[in-house]
Amino acid sequence: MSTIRIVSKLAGVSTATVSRALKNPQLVSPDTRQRVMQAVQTAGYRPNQLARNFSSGKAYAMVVLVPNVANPFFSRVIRGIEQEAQACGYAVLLGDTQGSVSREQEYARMGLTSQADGLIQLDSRYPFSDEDRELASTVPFVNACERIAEPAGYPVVELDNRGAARALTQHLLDLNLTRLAVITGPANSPIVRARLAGMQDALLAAGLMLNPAALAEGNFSMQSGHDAALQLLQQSERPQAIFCMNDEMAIGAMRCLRQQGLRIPQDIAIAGFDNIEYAAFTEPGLTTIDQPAEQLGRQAMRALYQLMQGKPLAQQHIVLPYQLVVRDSTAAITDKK
Amino acid sequence: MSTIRIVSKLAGVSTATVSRALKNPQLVSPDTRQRVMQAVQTAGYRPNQLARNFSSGKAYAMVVLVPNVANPFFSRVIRGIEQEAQACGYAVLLGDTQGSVSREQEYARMGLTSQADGLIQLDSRYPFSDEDRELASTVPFVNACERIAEPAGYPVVELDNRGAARALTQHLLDLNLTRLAVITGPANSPIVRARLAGMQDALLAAGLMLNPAALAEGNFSMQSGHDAALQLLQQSERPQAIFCMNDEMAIGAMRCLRQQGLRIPQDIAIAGFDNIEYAAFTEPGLTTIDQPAEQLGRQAMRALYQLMQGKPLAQQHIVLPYQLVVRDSTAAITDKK
DNA sequence: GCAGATTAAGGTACGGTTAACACAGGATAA
DNA sequence: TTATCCTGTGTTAACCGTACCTTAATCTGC
Repeated sequence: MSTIRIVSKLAGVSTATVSRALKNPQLVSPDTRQRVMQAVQTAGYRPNQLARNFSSGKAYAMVVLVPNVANPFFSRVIRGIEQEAQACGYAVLLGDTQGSVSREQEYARMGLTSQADGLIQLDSRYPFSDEDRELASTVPFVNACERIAEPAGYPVVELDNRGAARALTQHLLDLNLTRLAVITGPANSPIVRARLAGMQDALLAAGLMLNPAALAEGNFSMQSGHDAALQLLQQSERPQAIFCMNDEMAIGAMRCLRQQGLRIPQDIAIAGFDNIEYAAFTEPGLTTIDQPAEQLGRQAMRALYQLMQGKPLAQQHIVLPYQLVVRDSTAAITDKK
Repeated sequence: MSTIRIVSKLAGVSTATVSRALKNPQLVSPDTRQRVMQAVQTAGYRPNQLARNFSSGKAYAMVVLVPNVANPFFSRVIRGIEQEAQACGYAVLLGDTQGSVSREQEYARMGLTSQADGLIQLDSRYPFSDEDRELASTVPFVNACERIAEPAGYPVVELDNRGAARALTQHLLDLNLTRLAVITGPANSPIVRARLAGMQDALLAAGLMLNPAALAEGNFSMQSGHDAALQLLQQSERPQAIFCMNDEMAIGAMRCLRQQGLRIPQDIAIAGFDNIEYAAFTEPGLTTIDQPAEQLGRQAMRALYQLMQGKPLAQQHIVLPYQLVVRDSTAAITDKK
């Protein structure tokens, strides 16, 4: 590996001049620049990024903490982060926590050891450990998708979860579906609470209440959606529609309903949340809330970039708009049972 | 940020002793160790990883080149890589190339600038540029899932694609489905060629030939599967079964068939490849080839680790076993049209 | 009691790049 | 002519941890 010294010898200049010729060409004379470039060519020189990082004290890398890369929603967010990061000259260190606190801490530590300049968290862990607090006060940090608590106290980029759930619920009510059930994610998750609140908003406005028995808890996996649907069907009165808090649980629920011989949407309507790619390819197509996943990622990265530059954020809380996507899985129920 | 020097002052020892106390505790006396640890505590000292990396000339990071993180198969492979990497003490730099050569090169360059110690490539690009050649000869490199050419000339971890396609085709033939169609990926992809060869193996053994008109090219996306299926249905004789070279195209094809009023598998059978999570939740469940995606990732990372340690590889070509997963999307056709 | 071995700890060069500072020589203005 | 400024380039220190080389002290065995 050739170094800047070798190049400087070759070009008959000092190392500083080589450095300048490469990073601030306007500072050296055209003649010297030419010679340096020539020497760089001959030596096959590439500045050692490790040395640059060390010298500047920056890693030009940031960590993305995600519970599961294989989750199609998260992986889209990551794509957005990655694109923006590349544009900012930052590398993305993947931190798949697999829901484990110790793994999460191991990755978070990268922020404290200068291995990463910042951190985007996609899942929400609660409460903070002492080390987390140290981290949060030292290392630029942005939460995307899942605000951890309210008020957050740190930058958050998220969807208007409450509004989205309200709109989706309203859509169901507009179809005259009033006996609603819901498959939630983990009860302690803030987005679950926000979406539940949105749902209540719409129900209350219509003079309705959510039957506590019509609430089943899942964990955002397809299997859990399947199981939760089964549980809901055991109610004395079958719900007219099930609102699932993500598309995967909706897909699981659809599978369950089919296996029970129920037609969608004639017997029971289904709605999801996220608008993952598959939602357009289920049979019938899945009504859902479109989350601009890539956008979420981009915005989070842009905010983090600001912080890493030492600049203050214009707004601590960025809320992105949702969009209701109506497909065939929701419609007024045709034959009353 | 406190440094090793600050700690050494605090403990009244030299920096070397602090370093030893932390990395080789058995080399310092219990007494000194105690004092050093105390000082580390008080100072809140953490060794600067950037300095370590620089000093050792290693980044303790590797790049994963992937055409699209949001692809559920790749993201599972990445999960496997990530797990193994963490176990090896390596960080994973995400390189989503989005199919762009320039992005791929930008990430590959990380290997040449010591920002990464190695590289795993999940997609297959061809041919190599000069820079790639320099890279390949300098930076440890493993290809996973998609061998680029035959013989490879570099380490490859992959599934027995040919055998898997043969087994899946045999399964269809065993169901008395002889009029087969296939939806492939891009024709120049080596895995597509391998799978096609496996299909031919089974057909030839049964004294059959693949009708060239029964071959449609997709790009591994659901939409392309949908479109390809439409194209295949326009043949004079409707195929009895469609073998799709990944599950997503199969899902797209299923959607298409449904929209055409065809029943699966009664009118037409469908098979996929990969066994992504969704394959178990389609209606009907999708018959497919299970690729041990996480395993692929782990093995690739393990091989790369060997290379990064400067050790030779026991085998250049690691072939993982497939498994045929039969679900309801394939069955003997009941009513002949 | 002494040579030689062992253990504990200190001192410091090294790695590659760049920022800060220094300096020389030429141009400009008074 | 001289003071001032500018341009282009060189010199050097700093970034931080580690590994190597010493040194000092203690121990072992004869």
